[in-house]
Amino acid sequence: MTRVLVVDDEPQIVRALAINLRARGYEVCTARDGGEALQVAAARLPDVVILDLGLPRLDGIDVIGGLRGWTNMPILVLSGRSDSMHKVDALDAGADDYVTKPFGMDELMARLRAMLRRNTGAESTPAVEFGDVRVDLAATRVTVNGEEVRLTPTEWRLLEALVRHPGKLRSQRQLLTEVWGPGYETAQGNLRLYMAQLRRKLEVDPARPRFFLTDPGLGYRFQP
Amino acid sequence: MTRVLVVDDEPQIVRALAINLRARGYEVCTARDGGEALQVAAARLPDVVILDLGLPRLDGIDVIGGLRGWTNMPILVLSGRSDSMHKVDALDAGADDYVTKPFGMDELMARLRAMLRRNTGAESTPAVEFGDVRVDLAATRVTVNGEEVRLTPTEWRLLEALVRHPGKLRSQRQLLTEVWGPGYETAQGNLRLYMAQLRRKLEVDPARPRFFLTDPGLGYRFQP
DNA sequence: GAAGACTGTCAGGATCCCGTCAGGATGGAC
DNA sequence: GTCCATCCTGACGGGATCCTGACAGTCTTC
Repeated sequence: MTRVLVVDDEPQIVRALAINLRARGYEVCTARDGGEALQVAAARLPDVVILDLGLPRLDGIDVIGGLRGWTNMPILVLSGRSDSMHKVDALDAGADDYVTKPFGMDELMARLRAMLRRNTGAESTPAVEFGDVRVDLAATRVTVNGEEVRLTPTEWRLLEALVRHPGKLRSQRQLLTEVWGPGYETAQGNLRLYMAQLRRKLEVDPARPRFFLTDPGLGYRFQP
Repeated sequence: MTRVLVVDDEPQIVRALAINLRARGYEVCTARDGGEALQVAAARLPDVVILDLGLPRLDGIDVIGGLRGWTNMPILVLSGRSDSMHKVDALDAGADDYVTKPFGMDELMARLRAMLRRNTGAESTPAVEFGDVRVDLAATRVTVNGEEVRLTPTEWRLLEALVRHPGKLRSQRQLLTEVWGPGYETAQGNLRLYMAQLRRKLEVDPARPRFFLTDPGLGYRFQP
C-alpha cells in the first residue's frame, strides 16, 4: 500500500487530508512540525510527503533540505504564499510540486497520482511466486529454481491469463478469448494442448499438477 | 544540452518561452499544433515538453495520450483554464505538472528544473557495462575493450531503448515506436536489420548473442 | 456395466518468425 | 557532380511455433 506522510500544524487540514487519502486507499502518517516530520520520514519511509511550508520552529525549506540529504522521495509542498519567490525557493530546494492554499482536493490528489506514477516506474517488479517458480510479469520472464524457462508467446499469454487471477476459476471461454482472441471459442483442443505444455514446463509432476488445476467441465484455475 | 519542446499556437508565448529557455542554456524546439508536436517529439526526442492545452485541431489531452503511448518524457501543461476538472484530466492523462496562464516565468522555470532534476536523478546509470562493452549514456559513447565503436544514430537509439530497461522484455512494437517514432509499428524488417547490426558491433559471437537476446514472437531483451 | 462427455497426450504438416544478404534511395560533404 | 555513410525495402533459407486430428484414459450418467 502506498504510504503518505502529511506534515502540517493545523489539525483540521491534517484531518481533511487524512480522510481523503484513506478513502482513496492510501496509508497515512502525520507530523505536526519540521522536526517530527524528519523523524517520521526516517522511521516510516513514506512513498511521498505532503509538506506545509508554514511550520513552527523549523522552516519548511529546511525540512526539504533535511529530507533531500538522504532521500529523493517525492515532496509536494502546500503553502499559503502564492508569490513566486517562495515557490521558486521551495522547488529549487528539492520540492517536486507546489500547491497554494486554498487548494482543491481533486487537484491535489491528481498531482499526488502524477508524482507517484513517475516514481513507481523504477520500482521493484511485481512478481508471482509459487513452488520453485517465479513469474516476473513486468519483465516477461519465468524462472524455475533460478533457471530461466523459455516460453512461447502463446504459452506466455495463457500463463498470464491464469496468474493474474490467483485462486479464481477461469472458464475455457474466457481463456480462449483472452489468449487467442474472439472467435476462437471452439478451439478447446488448443487450450488443452497449451495447458499441458505449461504444466510440463512449470509443474514438478505434470501428470499431477499442484498449481494449474483442472475444473472438469468448467475451466482451469491457478492455485498459488 | 537539455532539449525542451515548446508546443503552443500563440507565437508570442512561444517566443517568450524560447527566449527565456535559451537564456538559461536550454536547447529549444517548437511546434504549433498537436500533430506537429507528436512529430517533433518523435524526431528530436526532447528531454521535456511544455504543452499548451488550448491547441487547434488535436486536443491537448490527446497529445498527452499520443506521447505517453511510447515515451515517459516529462510533460508540463500550460493552460488558461484554472478549473480543477481540466487539471485532473490532464494530470491523469499523463501530464507531470499543470500551470495556469498567466504564469510567472520564474515559477515555470523552477518547475521545469524540478521535473528535470527528478528525471536525471532517478536515472543514476550514466554508464552501463557488460562483457567488454561499456555504454556511456550521458556522453553517447560506446567502447569495446576500451576502443571506441562508432554507432549510427538509429543504432544508438535502439541500443539505448534496450539498455535502459535491463533484463526486461521490450516488445517489437515498443522498440519500433521508441526508435522510429509512432506509425512505424509494421517495419519489423528494419528492427531485425539493426538488431543484427548491433550484435555485429557489440557481441563477441554475433551468431550466438549473450546480451542482446531475442524472445521469438515477443521481442528483444538486454540481459547484462 | 455401457454409453457419452471430458481430459491428457502424441504425431504430423502448415505457417510464422528470425537472421542474413543484396540492392536501391536518400542526404550531406567536398 | 562524385563520393560516402546511412537508411530502407525485398527476398530467401532454416528453424521454431502453431494448429489439426486421432487415440487412450477417467469420470459421470443412465
